[in-house]
Amino acid sequence: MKPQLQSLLESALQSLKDSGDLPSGHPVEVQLTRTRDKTHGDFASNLAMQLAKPMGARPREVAQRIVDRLPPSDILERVEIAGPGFINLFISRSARLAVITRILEAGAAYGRSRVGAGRRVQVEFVSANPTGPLHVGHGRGAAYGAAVADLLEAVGFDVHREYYVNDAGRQMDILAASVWLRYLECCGVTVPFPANGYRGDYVRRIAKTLHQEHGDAYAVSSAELTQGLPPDEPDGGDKEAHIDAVIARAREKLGENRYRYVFELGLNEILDDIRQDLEAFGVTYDHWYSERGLTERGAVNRALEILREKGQLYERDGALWFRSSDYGDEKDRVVQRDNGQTTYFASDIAYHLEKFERGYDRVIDVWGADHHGYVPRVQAALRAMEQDDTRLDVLLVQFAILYRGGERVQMSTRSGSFVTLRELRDEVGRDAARFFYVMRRCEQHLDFDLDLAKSQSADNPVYYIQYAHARVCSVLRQMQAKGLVHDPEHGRAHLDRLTEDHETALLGRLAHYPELVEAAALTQEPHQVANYLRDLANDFHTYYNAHPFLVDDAALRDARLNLILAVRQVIANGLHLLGVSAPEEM
RNA sequence: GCGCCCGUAGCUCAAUUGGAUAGAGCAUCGGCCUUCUAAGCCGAGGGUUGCAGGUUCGAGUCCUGCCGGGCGCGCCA
Repeated sequence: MKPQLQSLLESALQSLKDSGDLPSGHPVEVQLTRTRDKTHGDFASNLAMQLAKPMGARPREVAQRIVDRLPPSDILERVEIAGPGFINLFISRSARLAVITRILEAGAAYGRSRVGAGRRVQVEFVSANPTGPLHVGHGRGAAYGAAVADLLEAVGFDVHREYYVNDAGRQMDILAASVWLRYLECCGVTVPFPANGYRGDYVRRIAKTLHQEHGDAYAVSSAELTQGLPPDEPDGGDKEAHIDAVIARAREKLGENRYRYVFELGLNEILDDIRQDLEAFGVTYDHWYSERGLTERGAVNRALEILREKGQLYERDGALWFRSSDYGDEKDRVVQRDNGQTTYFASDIAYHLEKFERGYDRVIDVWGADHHGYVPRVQAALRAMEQDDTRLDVLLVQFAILYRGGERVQMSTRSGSFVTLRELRDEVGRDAARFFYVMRRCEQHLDFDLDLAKSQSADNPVYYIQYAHARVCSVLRQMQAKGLVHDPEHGRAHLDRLTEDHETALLGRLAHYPELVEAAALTQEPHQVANYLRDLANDFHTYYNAHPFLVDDAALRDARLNLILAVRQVIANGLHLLGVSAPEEM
């Protein structure tokens, strides 16, 4: 509906240009918005205010001239000029009613569009280190990233979902060492566990698996393990130096092959767990992108080589630095440490270069907000490699704070007592978790009320919306029980019987949906969908309470059934975009 | 100290991305089941949009400066 109105205004504009009233070479974008206040019509345009200056006339006069040039159309009931010069457009009843049939015919495709057609976009999200299970912080990135990807797909983009797996680097070595130490415990060897090791139960489970499969074959004595190690932090030493020495000892005692085996076991077990966890959360990927693979095929060196050729690298204190401060970063950054190892940042430069070389029109990274300081250096690297860094969008997701019984739930990675995403799903269910995570703008801190998410009451927005969907299904069941049959064609022929205010309100809401999906997709704001669904559900519940649907008058009954079926369809479509189910009964 | 994000009703948040009289939910108070699910609906009260300037036809939204909160500022990832 909106595009049709837009083209009406555009042709009025063209007519003004043709007659010389409007200076040409003055590009004007026709802005058309849905009104809040229905006395202002269904849509309003500020066009006249924008054109008042170039046309050298008062806004209301300009508005009148535009209105005079509007081509006749049967979707317009009337047009008014109001306030400082708004052009208010009132939609005709027939055009208003047409949305019902449009929805029923399009079904699951209603709301989808083509604005992004022909453009490829990559969305990288979650990308948590495979050193432990996902926790509730990752959950928000997962729900948000998935919703953004689905929204972009819904408006026609060719979307590629990717998880960047940090399967190289020191953290993974710490995991391997942690697994080995827990394994030694399984073998009856007493080991002091490093302050910096991974303490979660999942490490013990992996160790147990190793022990079951290989018995004591990977064991060493306590003395062999600890002899000559620098002291750990509790003993007055440096925990970093200590854990590094433990890793070196593991490599030495196990030999490279067996060390690799332990390393791989830890990685694969955890990655499988993450994959299953996300899948059960309704989040899937096109590709799991390995950091190690990046290094192995020389992509990191190649990226550094490009920077070197462009004179953007220099040596200092035995390390290799990138001149990121020349590109707006606060300071230069190390890409290769004095021990010869490339840094995480170096991998990320290579990864982003590859993303760009793969030819995406847009690259979206979803990161935790605590990584925001990282954005300028990635942009700097891209610019230094002569890539167009405006193609990159980094979306920063703020923390989610859990509340239970009005109290903040404490989380601590150190103690291993953090709340996992899986525990959250078990507690509140997938639907509530997915919905609550995207209810707020991503840059807004999220207060996640566990009690509310669990409650089966009207206070809980996800139940409120799902209930509206189930209620329509319930009406249909009731209809069958009464021996009635719905005739959609008959309903379609009598849509003009829908004259109640509640019905008009619903029609407007339903017609808005495609515009809303487009806006939510282009601004990466799935919370708009969540808010919309709540409003739509509210319109429906209000209507339900005010008017019976299964009336004796078959024409009215069928028309109303058409309307509520359309409501059901849009609720299902919207919930689907957010990864939430639309149950038929509750 | 520097940088990024946030500040809107008692609480949690919206506000069509610069539009007309700032809206929802919770909480509080008052109503509605002989009727398709009361997991619902209707009504009432509640605001100097942190403060002070500026930009313009028009500012919660953009700019500047303060105040308050969060995060970041490693040869960690």
